[in-house]
Amino acid sequence: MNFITEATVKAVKHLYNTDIAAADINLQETRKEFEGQLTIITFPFTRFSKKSPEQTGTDIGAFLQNELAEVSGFNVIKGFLNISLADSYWVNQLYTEISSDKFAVSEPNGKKVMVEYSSPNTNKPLHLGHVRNNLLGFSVAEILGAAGYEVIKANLVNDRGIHICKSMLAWQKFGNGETPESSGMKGDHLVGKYYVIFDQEYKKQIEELRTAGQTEDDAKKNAPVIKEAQDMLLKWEAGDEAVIGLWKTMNKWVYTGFAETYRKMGVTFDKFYYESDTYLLGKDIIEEGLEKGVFFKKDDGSVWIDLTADGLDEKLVLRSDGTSVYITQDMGTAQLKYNDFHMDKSIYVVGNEQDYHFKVLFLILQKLGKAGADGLFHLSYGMVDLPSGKMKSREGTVVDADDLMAGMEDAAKQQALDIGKMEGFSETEKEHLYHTIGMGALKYFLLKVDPKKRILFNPQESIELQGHTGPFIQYTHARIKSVLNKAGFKGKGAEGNYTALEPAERDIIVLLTQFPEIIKNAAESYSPAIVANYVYELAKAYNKFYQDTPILKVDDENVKQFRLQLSAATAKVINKAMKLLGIEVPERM
RNA sequence: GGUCCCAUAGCUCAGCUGGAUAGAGCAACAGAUUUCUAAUCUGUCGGUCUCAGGUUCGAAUCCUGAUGGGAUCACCA
Repeated sequence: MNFITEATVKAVKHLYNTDIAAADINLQETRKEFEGQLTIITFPFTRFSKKSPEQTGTDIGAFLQNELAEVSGFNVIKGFLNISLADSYWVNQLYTEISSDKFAVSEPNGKKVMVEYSSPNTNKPLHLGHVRNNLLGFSVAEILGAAGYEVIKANLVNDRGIHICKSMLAWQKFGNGETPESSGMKGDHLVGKYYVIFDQEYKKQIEELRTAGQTEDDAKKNAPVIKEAQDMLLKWEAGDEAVIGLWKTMNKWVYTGFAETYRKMGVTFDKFYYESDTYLLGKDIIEEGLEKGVFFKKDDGSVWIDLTADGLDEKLVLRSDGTSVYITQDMGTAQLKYNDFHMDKSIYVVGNEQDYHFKVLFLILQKLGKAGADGLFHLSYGMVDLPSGKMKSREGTVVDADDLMAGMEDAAKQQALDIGKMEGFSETEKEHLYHTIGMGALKYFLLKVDPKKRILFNPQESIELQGHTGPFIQYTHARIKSVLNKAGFKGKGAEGNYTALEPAERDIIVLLTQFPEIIKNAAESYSPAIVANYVYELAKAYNKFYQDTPILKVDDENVKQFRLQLSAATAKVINKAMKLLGIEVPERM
């Protein structure tokens, strides 16, 4: 809508002899209850027009109508100048801009961005919280790609540490050689089972020690199983063959399980990092920081950074025994990633309980003057909680990712069978459709909400399939496809002479023209929710149009062709927008 | 205690860098199918935008403070 703002600048210059910047013009969509599609707010102009807002609007409106062929009319209400653009303009937009192959396709901007997400621990299966993380990360990566970035999707796997030793130890003690094959369990679930068993055993031993008179803290330290697990970790670090062998075996089980979950979820990665490779990194950066005076050493040999001037605390970056802490490792990994890809931006998709950690990490890297430090961003999202409280893997109070996805498919199946429109589908088509709809519902449910907000998930009230949901949008797409197929509509139709648009038609075109801007906004704010809410508006507008406007049943061939073109363009944008959310749209449902 | 995030209809959420009478979905109620897919559409009901100040022509939006909820402040990861 540049030409409107440009002409308005001209109008202000001509009428009031004042220079204003295009950015000073407040141009917005006209509210539905008024006539017009674009609105300019005239209050700010009254300062130099020295006239009432109404008169100012009228003056500018008249100028614009006179100046621009596209402007077919205007009205002024209070200080709002509502501009109507000619139907011919909107029809032309549909046939040229929107129907072009280049529509909403950004030129590569020459910039690289890494999106790190998922980042699972290999001691337990993925749960609902991970699902939000994965869907967010994948979608943000898609959106950045659509906005012109070269995107690297990275997964930093936390494959070592005390938590993995716990699973390993419990398996050794109580597993009796159980394997995914022998038990028929998915590998990650099998390993997760032993993580829970460890915790039960641990708790039992703590209880025993306490009844024997120890304090809770002592009991926690002295329980035999925790000592054994710590022992195992030391052996792992020393490269003990038996421990490493078990570790590799059990991790492999987990990876096979994860691969299956990722496939179902529809997320992918370009690059895997493993903490077993990176956990020793970062010590050279400690040296560097000491030399630069960013860090300081205390008498006991521990290394710190003082962030009190930045409103934070003093933070330990290296233990007195010279070993790394979490943040040391993360500094090293950041360096490693940058060396690998030299990306301009690096997005960490991690829950908001680590807000403080990333604030500190980024600040340190900036103070060290690290390349790429300015492009770091923590995409922080709220936890997914259950009505019963926080999810805890150890206690088994989690909504398992695999169970959840299977449950969604079941719900989709049940719904489809209730409606009873599955005839003409083969068995494999049916299965695929249930999966598409179930996942569509789940993904949309988690992505339509602003990432910052925490989600309260109630398993009893299953995720909706009607209303503001993924399936609603999928259904709209299927509907359009059905019409297009019946008409034998292929690609771009001949441009008709249709110039008397129905309001519903105009609304759709206006929405379609906004798509490129939506992608841009979503990319800048790393928010799939913007895309999700947009595509819902579009689907709603189309359904309204569909309900009371005949497409195939009109006699006038020009009108029919136009409506088919409009439908095809809508289907395309729905498809594309849903793809940015990682959601498939079916041809029929 | 310090810091950060959140608070909008009974429930789940939109509301972009301040703009018109604060919008959707669900739930409840009433309607629409001889018509291209009714997983749809239309209507009714539902609000002191947590509270109190401030900024200004104008505040759900920006600022300050309070209240409520969550997170975090380990020589854990």
